[in-house]
Amino acid sequence: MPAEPKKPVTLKDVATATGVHFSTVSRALNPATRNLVKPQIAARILETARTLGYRPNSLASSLRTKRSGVVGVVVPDMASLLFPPILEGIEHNLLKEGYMTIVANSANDPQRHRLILAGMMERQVDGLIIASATLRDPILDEWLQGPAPMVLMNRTDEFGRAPAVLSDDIKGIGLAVHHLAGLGHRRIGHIAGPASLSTGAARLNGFLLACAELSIPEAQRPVVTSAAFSREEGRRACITLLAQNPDLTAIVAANDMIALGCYDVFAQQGLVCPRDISITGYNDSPFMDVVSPPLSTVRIHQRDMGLEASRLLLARIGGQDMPGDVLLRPQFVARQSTAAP
Amino acid sequence: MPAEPKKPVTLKDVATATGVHFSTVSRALNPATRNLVKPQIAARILETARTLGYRPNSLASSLRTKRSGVVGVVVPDMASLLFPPILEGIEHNLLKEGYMTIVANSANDPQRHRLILAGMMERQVDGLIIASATLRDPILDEWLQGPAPMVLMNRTDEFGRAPAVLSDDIKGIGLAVHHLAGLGHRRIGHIAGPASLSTGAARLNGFLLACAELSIPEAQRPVVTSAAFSREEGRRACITLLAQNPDLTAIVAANDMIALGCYDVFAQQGLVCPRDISITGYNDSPFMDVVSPPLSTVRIHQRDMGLEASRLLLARIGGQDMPGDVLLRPQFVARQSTAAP
DNA sequence: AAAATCGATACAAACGTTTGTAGAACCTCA
DNA sequence: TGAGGTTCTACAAACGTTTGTATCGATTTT
Repeated sequence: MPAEPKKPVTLKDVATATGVHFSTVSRALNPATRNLVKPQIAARILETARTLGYRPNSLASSLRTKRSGVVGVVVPDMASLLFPPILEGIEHNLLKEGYMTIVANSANDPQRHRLILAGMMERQVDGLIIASATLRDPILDEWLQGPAPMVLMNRTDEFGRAPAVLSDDIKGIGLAVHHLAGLGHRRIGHIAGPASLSTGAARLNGFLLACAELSIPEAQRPVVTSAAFSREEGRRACITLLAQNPDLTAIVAANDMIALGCYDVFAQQGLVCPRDISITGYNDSPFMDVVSPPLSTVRIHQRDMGLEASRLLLARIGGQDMPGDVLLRPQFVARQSTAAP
Repeated sequence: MPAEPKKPVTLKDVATATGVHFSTVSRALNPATRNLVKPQIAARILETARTLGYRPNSLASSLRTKRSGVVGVVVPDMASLLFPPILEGIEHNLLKEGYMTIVANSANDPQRHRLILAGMMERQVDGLIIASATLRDPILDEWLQGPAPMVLMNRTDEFGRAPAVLSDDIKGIGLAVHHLAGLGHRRIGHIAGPASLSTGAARLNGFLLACAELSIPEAQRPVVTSAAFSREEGRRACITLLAQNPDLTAIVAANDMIALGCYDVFAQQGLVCPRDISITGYNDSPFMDVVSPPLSTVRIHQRDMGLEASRLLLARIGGQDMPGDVLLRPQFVARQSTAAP
């Protein structure tokens, strides 16, 4: 019966209990150095360590080895539908390799962002995954030269100063626009995300590009920018867009939340989707298949994004410097929010 | 221009740069001990620390002080709709107090759960919030006597061995049953969650209790147990329930995911909700107002649960031992998935 | 038989802090 | 002037590891 003692058991405790020096215990307990100690003794050490309930103290070992076995992940909004599957993927990959994950929520607040990064660096994280970058992010500068490798996720910065794992937003929005055009739409509005975020900017570019390809005249592809990737701001932007362009037959929203905001406006203005107006989202967030009407959207494999980001980070921690970014292929999912005009 | 040096700056570095002993630097940098050093010198120290870009090493300080400033949070499913807002609340409260949060996903896998707890304890977390407890959880035993205070969240264990923050499930399900009864339903089925989880068990009890209060005969309140709180398992359970009780007019699902699984079955069997059958969920997960039909459900304030759990934990870390659990008051939200039979 | 080699273990330093204590300088006051 | 205080700073130990080096038998080599 291993009654847990008040004072934690240390290497020295199991050393004296076994009658050897504690450095020997250290080697015996570490599989990589176990061969340096006589098998007989090693066995005795393992045994007493077990009965004493020895637990290594990572702080001490990290202090010595300079590797904490912890990585930091910063997301802009932990409670959004987008990030949980991503986080799950990250945590899955990292735990497998023996790392644990500190998660923090920047809430798009620069001061908080700073605080978080400082806290993570003080805690000597071995690496960072940042999903909260803005296009021109002064906060990144402060740590790019730091000892912890960094990878960006979902959003990148203007100069690609760190490797990033991204959805191919330009292509993705293109899929949506072409889908709508294929249904016969020629008056398509875009509700863009904030221009300060790479996702907002890239999707806007993708929209304009696709419209150009399809020779949709400028007057028939109005754009309104939403102040945030949120349902509320999507609502506001949609009201503006519809007021200025009553003849629109379709809307390409920069993400699913904005699309849901549009749903609210449709309901309020008595517009039936897709009969009166079509709309597409972006991300294929969980449960977009069960909203009413089920949302046609651009799927990005969120868990894969997390897996990929953590894989990239682990590689960088291991010293392999990956050049360039990872672009995840998006995929259009047609549901019932789009129909012929 | 604070060019980041290759070797991190330590107390000693700023000490020699200022011409004082490094212990003096330590005191000067710590607001609590700054009064021990002459203001003039303290100012000089702060200044050189700033220009050198000094960053404290938490590992070293934690090793000495035995407080890591990190707490661990274990959830059963990070990607579910339920936990992200809870996590956000926890992280919010903890960061405010200077703690950072290690999050891990047990995926309901005992072995993984063990690994996670061991990893967190090795990293000397100051406390633990466990949302992944089962009713009889041997894993908890291993750490209950440990140095890190623990609070349970969402689920509790059979004996209440640690303080818990819970939704009042019995009352909550009661609200749903009474709502349905008020609409005239007298044949109400329950799809229960796993009996090994306190949420599954408590909600089943609440259901039976409420039916007893309303004198609904046993034959008219059938129960089927879902193997998990998931849409897929909810689907399976619903098929069974409907097959065995074709005359049911309402279903009380143990949570929203199970209810969504029922939606799938309804669609498949041509049942129109709420015309042919009513259904209630539990949790009021995000976006349950936008599914079709909008789901009537029992709301629990998820962020509050996180806030409360972290508050409780901080109190315990601070040495105040809270007796008893926190029961959050649930609230019924009537939407369009329920109507008179 | 002395020297060289080797395997196993003990010793000690280091990682970067915090904090108790010793000591030095200065002041106060009789 | 010198005893007794105050302030401030330096010294040193400790936290629990990892890891380079020294030591010490035992074995092998010449």
